[in-house]
This record gives sequence, structure tokens and C-alpha cells, in this order.
Amino acid sequence: MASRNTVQQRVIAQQLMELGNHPTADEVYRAVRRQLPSVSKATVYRTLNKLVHLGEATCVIAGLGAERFDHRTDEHCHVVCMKCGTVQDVSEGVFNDGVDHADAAAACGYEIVGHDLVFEGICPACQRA
Amino acid sequence: MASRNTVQQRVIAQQLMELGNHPTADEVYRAVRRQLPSVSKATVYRTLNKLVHLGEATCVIAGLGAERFDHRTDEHCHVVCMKCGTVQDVSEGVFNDGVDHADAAAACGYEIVGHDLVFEGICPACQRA
DNA sequence: CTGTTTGCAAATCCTTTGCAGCTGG
DNA sequence: CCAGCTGCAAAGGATTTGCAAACAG
Repeated sequence: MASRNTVQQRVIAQQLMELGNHPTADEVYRAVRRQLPSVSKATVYRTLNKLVHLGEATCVIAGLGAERFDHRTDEHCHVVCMKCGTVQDVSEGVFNDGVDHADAAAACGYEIVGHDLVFEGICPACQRA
Repeated sequence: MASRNTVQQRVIAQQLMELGNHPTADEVYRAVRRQLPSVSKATVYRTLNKLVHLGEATCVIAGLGAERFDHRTDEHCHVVCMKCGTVQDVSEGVFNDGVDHADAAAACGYEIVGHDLVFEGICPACQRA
């Protein structure tokens, strides 16, 4: 059980932090490989999943292609571009105000543990194209 | 361009309707095969994607395993069970009241075309287990 | 006829797993 | 020392694609 402090895990966590913008596992992998050329993709996946389970990262439900990871762990919402798949934070806390876990639980009988609010749109770059 | 009216497409659309509860592509495939034993999975995928593009269906961002399709096209939110992956509607319109596309657009610069609100929870059946 | 659609199989993409060797504490 | 971690390669599951034959309009 005792989690070890390995180079790989440190670099992966750090890259997830530095990349910032909701990288896919593959993007993390490529970034990590610049510092640890021999790292394997399996290790990246294993470590990212571990971080998520530890609550030190979250995965963004993007629905477009690959899974995306987020170093932020507070509730906030995202906007995903339907053309290029880029994901950005929408930091306005406003949008979570209308969301009430107790109401949702009452409405469906589930025990609610969280929620995701994702906007779909076209990013500025794709609007021009 | 002219969309043809084929048996396959009619049966697939109808099954998506009848299954109702957010089936995966595979579930639709199995249901369709009961009426059209020779249907191919590729056709199911192609047709479901077509329905989504035509705006006659939506795909639910579930984030757990396979993609799920929904015959409803009005904005409503879902709750997904973190254990078994079941998806249900949460019909209470309440939860969409706090969501304003114009505000979101202003906050991130995207052109907003829609949103998904997904609750994560544990369904009644899994709570007992 | 003619351009869509289909079925099949192969291909692709993303992610997980089995295993033997390595390593941090 | 030894449980946890790594790298590799292979497996796995979901979805897409190429192509020739079938078919709707």
C-alpha cells in the first residue's frame, strides 16, 4: 500500500500540472518522455489513474476522442470545442449555483457524489476557420 | 446527399426509441439484430452518428466505458452510476435554470451550442450491493 | 441508371494487463 | 529484503474505414 516516491510519478504529476490545459494521456506521455525518454505509456496511464483515485487530479468527461486529465480538483465546469476537441475551464462559479446534489438525489434516487457541467461550442480559433 | 429511406435506418431509429434508456451502440445493435439478423455493427454506428448529426438523437457524455445514445433531443440532464454505468434521465428542469449559454460564451469566448449536465452517483441497486 | 447504403473484414485508436526485472524505503 | 513500480509487448474493447455488392429513387 505504501505509495513510493518514484521519479516517474513525480515527473508525471509535475507535467500534468505544467501542461495545465486538460491534456490527454498521450499528451502527458509525450511531455514526460522529454525528461524520461524511456518511460512507458502504461506507466503514464497507471500513474494518472492513481492520481485520480487519490483525489489529486480529475478526469474530464469530454466525450470526444480520448480521455482528458485535469490537475484541478475543485468543482468547476468546462467548455469543449466540437471541432478540435480542445477543453478549457469556465471559471465562473455562477454555473454551479443552480446545481443541487440533494435535489438531484431526490429526483432520481441515486446517491449523488458529484457532477460535471460541460458546455459544447466552437472555440475562437475554429470560428475563424 | 439525398438521404434514403432504408429498412436498416428505420429499424435502428425505432429501436433507439423503444430501448429508451440510453443504450450503448452495442445494445442497439443487439436489439436491431432481432429484427434484421444480418445487420452489421458498422451500419449501426453509421446510422447512429447520422441521427446525431441530423439532430434526431444525441449522445450522452458518460465517460464510463462505451458511448451512449439518447433519442431525446431536448436539453435535460443525466445521472450516471459510478459502479454499473447505468444512465438515467433527471427530468427536473430545475437544474438547467442556472445554466446560461450567453454567460458561458462571455466567460470563455467560445460560441456555445449546448451543454451537458451529468451527475455522478450510485444507483439504488448498487447502493444495496 | 447512379449515387447511397450495406456487410464484411481489417484497421485504428485508446486503455488495460501479464509478467519478469528493478528499486525505494 | 520485498512489496510496489516499471517497461515491454500483447491483449482488449469500442469505433471507424476500404471496398465490392446491393439497392432506393
